[in-house]
Amino acid sequence: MSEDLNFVMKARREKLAALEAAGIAPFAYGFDVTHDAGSALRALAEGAEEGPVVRVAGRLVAWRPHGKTVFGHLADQWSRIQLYFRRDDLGDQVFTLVDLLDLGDVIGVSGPLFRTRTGETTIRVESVTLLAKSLRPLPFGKEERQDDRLVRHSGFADPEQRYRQRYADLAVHPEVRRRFVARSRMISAIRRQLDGLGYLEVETPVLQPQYGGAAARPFLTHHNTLDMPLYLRIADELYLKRLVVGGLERVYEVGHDFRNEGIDRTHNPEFTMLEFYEAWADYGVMMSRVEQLLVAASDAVRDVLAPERIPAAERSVLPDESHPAMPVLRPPFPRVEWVPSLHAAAGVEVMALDTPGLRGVAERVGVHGVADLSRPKLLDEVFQALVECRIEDPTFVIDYPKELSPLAKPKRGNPELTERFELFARGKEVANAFSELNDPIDQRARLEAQARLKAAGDEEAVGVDEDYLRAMEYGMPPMGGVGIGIDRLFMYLTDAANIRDVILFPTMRPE
RNA sequence: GACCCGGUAGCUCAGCUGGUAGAGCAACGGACUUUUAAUCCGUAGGUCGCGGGUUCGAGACCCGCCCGGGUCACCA
Repeated sequence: MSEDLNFVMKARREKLAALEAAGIAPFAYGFDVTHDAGSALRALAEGAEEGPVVRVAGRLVAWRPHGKTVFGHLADQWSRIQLYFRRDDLGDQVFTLVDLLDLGDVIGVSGPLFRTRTGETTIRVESVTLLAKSLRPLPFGKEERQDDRLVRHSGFADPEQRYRQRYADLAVHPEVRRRFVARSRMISAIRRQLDGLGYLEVETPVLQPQYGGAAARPFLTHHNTLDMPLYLRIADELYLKRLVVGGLERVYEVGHDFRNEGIDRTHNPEFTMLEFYEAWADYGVMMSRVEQLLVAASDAVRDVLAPERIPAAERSVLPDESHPAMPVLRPPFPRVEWVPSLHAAAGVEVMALDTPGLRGVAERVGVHGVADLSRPKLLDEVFQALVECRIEDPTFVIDYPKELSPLAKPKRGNPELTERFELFARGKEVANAFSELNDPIDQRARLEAQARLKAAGDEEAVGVDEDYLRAMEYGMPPMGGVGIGIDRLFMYLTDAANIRDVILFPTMRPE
């Protein structure tokens, strides 16, 4: 073991041994705190030179010994405060502990606040408790303050290591901690919003004997005792709708879906999906639900990340470049109809074209491999190329062609279309919703068509879920349903470029 | 899956047309009782992603592989 340790780690092991020899426990059970770093900073009154005694715990993130004194900085979740250790105040015995401290150690301190010559609020440490010895050096960079701006030098920059060792990324980067707090607050706000509308949060199976509700390749696993295959869900949809059949009229679920497909900057094999279903509502009602929800989500994110809302003590530890550009949402969002917007963008009646003509249009707008694509797929690709990817501000695209939307009810007054909308922003899909199909005869026909595709080798097609059809045959209330990809929504609200930046532990190959 | 870029000390990086591996920070020893990228003196620290090949000699050149980042494709 010890030959695996580099020299830095060896030095820390030696300090650990020295601490134990001195009777100092290197790993504590707890510490009574009176303040966090931010409230301690505020406890020294403006202009005052001396303040109350505070007890603060955190991690040593800076360490500047000067002979018989040491200056350091102690960081907690939100902020940091300077520590001043003075041999004459602490005594030789306590100072031996101070001499054995390292960058990264978790400690608790107690002492009065004072203001240094340069004006920085500081704890004059009177007692130190080691809470956890850091035996492995954290990749701290150095920080410099330039005209009130925080500039990092030689920081922890390798994206691979930051994703693999998120704990280290979080430990040395307060702005990363803050980003994930914002994500959590966003999800809480969404729950509050739905709870306030009388929705019930439910949990449906992740392990499913039959997957459905979307088109994707699933993960397959096996249950030993039942000796049967089980799939990780690709969507929550079919179970949530069963609950509406059962009389739970407003239900939602926030959870992980799993899709066995590629990994790139907008795809992770497991991702967080919100789905909610509301009996008696159609897609028009669901549009206003989505607007309300997005405003609540955006406000929650802004509360954590908008620089003007961050207390000064917390803002001072964030590099300027870590403040994301956040969109301002102003509902009602514009609505554009699928067919007219496509025709306007294409300058031709695309829907009237035969399939070869459609291929020509698709080729012209840069769609690849048009020869292999079905008509619905071609339509979708052309729409994506001409309309979707140009939508900047949140916009509902409504009334999709029937051939594109096998799960949506036909549009009242125009059976060629469906009552479906998708919300787009920055060229990306944020929400997808329907007036849900509740006709079991129609549903069976569509599922059987899917099953034929699956039998023909389409790995994304789903089979006939007889249990789901049985539920629908009992009578399924009309309902609106919405799916929102939480990771993508948070990416949009925080201007993130890579889904890995919004997932704490993204899927990686093993080291 | 295709293409481009990258992998060198704990961290951030340099290393020229091939000639025995470098810096800053971190670490260790010393000086320093209000510093803040502390400063000053000294020391130590490396399987140059892995495996082959070319060569008198490879971190560098060639082939294969692994890992990551980016772009594109796929993901109705």
